[in-house]
Amino acid sequence: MTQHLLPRYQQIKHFILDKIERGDWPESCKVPSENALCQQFSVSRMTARKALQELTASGVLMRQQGLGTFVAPLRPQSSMLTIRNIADEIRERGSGYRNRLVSLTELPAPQAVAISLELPESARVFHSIIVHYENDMPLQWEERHVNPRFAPDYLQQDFAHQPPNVYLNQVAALTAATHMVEAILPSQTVATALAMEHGAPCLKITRRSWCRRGVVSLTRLLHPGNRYRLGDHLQFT
Amino acid sequence: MTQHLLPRYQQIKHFILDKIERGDWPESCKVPSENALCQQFSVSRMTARKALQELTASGVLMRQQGLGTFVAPLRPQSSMLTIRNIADEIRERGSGYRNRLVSLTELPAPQAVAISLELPESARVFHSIIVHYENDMPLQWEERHVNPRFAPDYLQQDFAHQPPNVYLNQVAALTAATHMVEAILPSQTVATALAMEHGAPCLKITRRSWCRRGVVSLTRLLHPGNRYRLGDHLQFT
DNA sequence: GTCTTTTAGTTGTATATACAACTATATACA
DNA sequence: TGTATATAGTTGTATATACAACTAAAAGAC
Repeated sequence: MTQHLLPRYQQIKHFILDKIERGDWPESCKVPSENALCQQFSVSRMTARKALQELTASGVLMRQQGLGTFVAPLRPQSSMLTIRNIADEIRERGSGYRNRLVSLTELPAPQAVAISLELPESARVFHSIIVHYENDMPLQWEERHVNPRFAPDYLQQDFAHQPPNVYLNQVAALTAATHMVEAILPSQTVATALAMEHGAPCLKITRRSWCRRGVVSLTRLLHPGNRYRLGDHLQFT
Repeated sequence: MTQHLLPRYQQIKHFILDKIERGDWPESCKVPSENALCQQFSVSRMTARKALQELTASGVLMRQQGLGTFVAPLRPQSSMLTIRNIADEIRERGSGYRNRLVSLTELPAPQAVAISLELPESARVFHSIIVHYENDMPLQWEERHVNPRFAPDYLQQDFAHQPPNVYLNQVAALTAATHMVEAILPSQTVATALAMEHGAPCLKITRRSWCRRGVVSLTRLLHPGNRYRLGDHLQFT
């Protein structure tokens, strides 16, 4: 009996996605040309081309005429809440950026954190608190719990010039994230650190970020309500 | 001299998009088959097919083998801040929904509103304020300025069972929207209407929504910070 | 050595063809 | 009438071919 087979262009797509998934073909890596895939898979050029085109349309690959096909950088599909480097964001506005490391330790995970990071209760996790400044005005309180499995050298990093998310993205490429946005009143500690007036509200973003093998970190971002807004653009088809 | 022409498959794409844009081919409308397009544009089937496939990949069309190609329903490309009907959202949670119409009038647009709606200053606009309840607990203060050009019968609507955005989407299909999220302290009026404790913060969403011909409405949504959160899921490719 | 031209390799566009897979309808048969 | 079958129309997959457009590097001219 003849077994059910995937179309050949689908097989080629899976072959390429598998290479990228395993890390064999990192970002910007050159992908075999149409003709190379023809020979390797014994298909016509149009079939190999279809695989490359569909992966390009879905944003996995990039192509340039005359040059070749390359692995595209990972990028969010949503326009909202892009995982951005706040240092870049501030510098793009032409403002000066600096940060202050408030705390960098290892501690047993509180119950809620352990659940979110999918770790056993009171497993040891890394914990950091950093305050980010725009022109000496505090703009963000970043409190982060990190799964040591994916970032074992977290405590040895220097976060003065490179915020944690840049480092984390290097050691464990982000594949997904969930966000929750709330309006809260800050604790006295946070209010002082962010130089907020008494009774002023905070915009709180809770982010849970994933790499392919699991939950990397749980982050709480607190911003002064009168100095920070979250923007978005929705495009309908 | 030979002028620069678009590729033929691009011309076919534009032809189809134009038909949809003008409303000639509404949602679920059948699109000419590959063979029909071949004859109409004097191209090979593969060329007509490429146009249909790209529009399918981008979500404009739907195809079913053996049946045909159809205009896909409009849908947001982003997973965040989907333009949802708050009535449905509340009912989906199994809670009871009702609303209270606070105000429904016509007034000269304040400067900021006129700019956002792209109208001359102090042009007359429609204005509504509605409070939405979940199980008799106020959850959202909706204040809306509407461009009369796109919704001339706005003042005659009954919003008791059908929130404004449903009506607006009927008379002027949404094509895009921008959002801004902030944390603020509510005015006394809003605080009372939302049954909030003194000094409690609000999550504020400002939405500017567009149809094809221009800006339809400007909306301010205020939620009690302790009873409302905004969720999102980001998927990377 | 420097500039220009050629060339090989790559992707982009387009045609022609063939058959497979699926859907709905029309037809033939019991 | 009801059921099975055939048929026309549609999209899906795949091949073979040709030429255009573009890139980078090699070859040639000065």
